[in-house]
Amino acid sequence: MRLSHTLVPTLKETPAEAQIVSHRLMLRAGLVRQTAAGIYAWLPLGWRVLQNIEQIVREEQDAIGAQEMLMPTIQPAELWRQSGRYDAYGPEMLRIKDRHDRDMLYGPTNEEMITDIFRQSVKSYRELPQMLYHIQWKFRDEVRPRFGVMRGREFLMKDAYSFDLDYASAVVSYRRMMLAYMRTFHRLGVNAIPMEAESGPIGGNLSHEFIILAPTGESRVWYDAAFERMDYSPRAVSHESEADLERFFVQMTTPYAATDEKHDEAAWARVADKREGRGIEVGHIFYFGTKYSTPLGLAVAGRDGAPVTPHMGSYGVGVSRLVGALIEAFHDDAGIKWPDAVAPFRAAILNLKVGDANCDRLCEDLYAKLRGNALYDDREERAGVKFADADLMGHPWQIVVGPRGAANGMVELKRRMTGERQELDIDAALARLG
RNA sequence: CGGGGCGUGGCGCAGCCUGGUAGCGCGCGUGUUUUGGGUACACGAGGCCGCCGGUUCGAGUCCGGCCGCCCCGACCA
Repeated sequence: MRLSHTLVPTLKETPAEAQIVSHRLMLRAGLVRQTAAGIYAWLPLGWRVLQNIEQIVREEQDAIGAQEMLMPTIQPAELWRQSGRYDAYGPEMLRIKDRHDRDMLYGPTNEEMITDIFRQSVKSYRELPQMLYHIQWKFRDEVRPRFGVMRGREFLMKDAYSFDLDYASAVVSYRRMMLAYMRTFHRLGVNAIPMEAESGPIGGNLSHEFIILAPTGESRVWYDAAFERMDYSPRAVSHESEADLERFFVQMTTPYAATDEKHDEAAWARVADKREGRGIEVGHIFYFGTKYSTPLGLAVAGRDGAPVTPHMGSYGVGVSRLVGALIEAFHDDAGIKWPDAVAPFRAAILNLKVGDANCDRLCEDLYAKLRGNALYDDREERAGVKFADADLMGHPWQIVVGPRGAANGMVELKRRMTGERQELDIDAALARLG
């Protein structure tokens, strides 16, 4: 895209409402605009990041055999009355009425709905296990939205649901999903650590939350450095091997890891290689047995023909929250430092002198060769403005094209994450970008 | 939901106490200037002063009500 005709309203000053760094930078870099408390519009740059994250999440779900689908945002209250959660959920649930005065709601999650859909068509044990997911907007009417998209009321979430014949099988599904999560966060460029968690309002007793490390994270975390050395690539762990999954699960849950609430000084004292930091919860997985299948009447015929109530689990990733969380993890005083995997553009081309024949020619050449992967700053702005905006937007690479170098076909390549720069000719620069 | 704060051009703010022609910086437009880290100067455009009502000759300013947003706490992907 050419920046001169792209809606990327960068701000020199921080809007008063933004407090934490990711929120400030998302506003300043022109990623989002707030529409109401906890509700945001995603502008072109932010939307690209969100989609990149979503795609990585999707690919790792697909990789373990989960099936993608899409459930609606609006749900009938009736379903929630069957599970008993219509009354239990409280004012966090946004309740609305349609024109026929029927009670509806904007879904905060989809256990009831998926269970209902599943029970309508799955009738035999032969069809289990199954894992389904969707990536959909949710709404939770938080009393106090804050931290920008990290604690919004409307948010994009990947939620998956597993259906198994019995507990043993459900545990395998659970572990498989944990594996997908570790791979997902690894691809996003962050360290994520699974920590045993309270099961919360969704219920159940096998539950982990995934904390990514960020210096400005909301809670303190203590963990064993063993987590930094683990390999859960497909080569090391097969999602189809129960033995692999068990070994993986033990590996992930044995070393010490805890947030404030569960930190245990005695156990911590026995950890040899200690790591402390701060973290942000970006995912949560639960096994909850027949909590929904029983009240909603989900049952399949077992081998002997008698009905069996499937065991379920649900697995969430806060996709929109991750945008904020990643910025918390990757930024400096000048702005965002996107990890390569999620950056809105791989590179920014900074034309320091629009109108200069050499600069224009070189930039156009680069822009064409990088296809859709570059944001071309073709604005008639001063160099300083372009540098500042590029740093703020956080493109992994900046290709600086100025009249001095351009005359000799040279450009300066800057790596945002490390700050390192080098003078290269066009081909070398492109090669470096990969 | 308890406690606190704030709503004034796009952004950041002053003006309100003590009513009397709506200001500043940034940004935006034009021109000159500058030309590798947010250049300088000049001119210019842009405002239901959150909304409704009241007091007053006169309300951004005083009074009442409402709405919105932010922060701390309790709660959460």
